[in-house]
Amino acid sequence: MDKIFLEQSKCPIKKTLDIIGGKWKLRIIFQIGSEIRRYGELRKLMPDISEKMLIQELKSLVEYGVLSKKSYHQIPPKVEYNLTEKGFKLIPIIDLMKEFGAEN
Amino acid sequence: MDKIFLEQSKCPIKKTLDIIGGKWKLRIIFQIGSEIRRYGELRKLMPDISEKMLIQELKSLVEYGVLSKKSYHQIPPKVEYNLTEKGFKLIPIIDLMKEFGAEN
DNA sequence: ACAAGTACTTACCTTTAAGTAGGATACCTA
DNA sequence: TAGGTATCCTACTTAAAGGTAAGTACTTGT
Repeated sequence: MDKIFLEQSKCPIKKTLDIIGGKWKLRIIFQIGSEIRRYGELRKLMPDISEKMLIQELKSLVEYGVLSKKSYHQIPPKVEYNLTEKGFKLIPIIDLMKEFGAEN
Repeated sequence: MDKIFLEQSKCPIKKTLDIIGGKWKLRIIFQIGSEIRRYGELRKLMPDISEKMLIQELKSLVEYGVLSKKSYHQIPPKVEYNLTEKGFKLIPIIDLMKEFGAEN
């Protein structure tokens, strides 16, 4: 982003915030990390998030290509989530934010 | 943050988001960068932000110790903002986000 | 009088994000 | 029947964030 009159529609920071903004997304990404996680696992790791929000945010992250979702055709349902290559690019951001939050 | 049952009140990512979350803060920090900026300067650099939001977010960032505000006792009013040492620690985060947004 | 400069405040409204509660699917077991 | 498994949806409500418009202060110039 050039600091001179760049329209907000072209701002890469805005673009990133569109993808990962909000209360829960970065924490979801962090909890998945390099693992393959199931829905119920995430629920246990993040007891404070509502079902509705977890599902909503997982879905959004899948749509943005940050997460990959693998569904198994079975009952009870089985779904697995993992970071895509694109998702992994967010890890350094998360690490820096974790560090900043721990120190400040 | 340990990935096991850490209360959200202790989550460093949450703590960082408390400080810099929202639509405008990171972009304000970016526009100030290593400079000393006046209110009116920021308005020109960020024509899309409302006066109310700019002032509100500047104030918040000052309260969180990310920005330093210097007021001159004069008319017309003159106020300058610059990043604190703490604020500078956010620059690598912003850079990474800029990069991510530009590529994705 | 009005306009310009600079930086802010306030009341109210609109939009967005998050939360609550109830419900759904299909199969199995007691 | 009830309860369990696992994942998800929907309607509605609440909370939070962002926006709009009008106003403030003081000085100087037209």
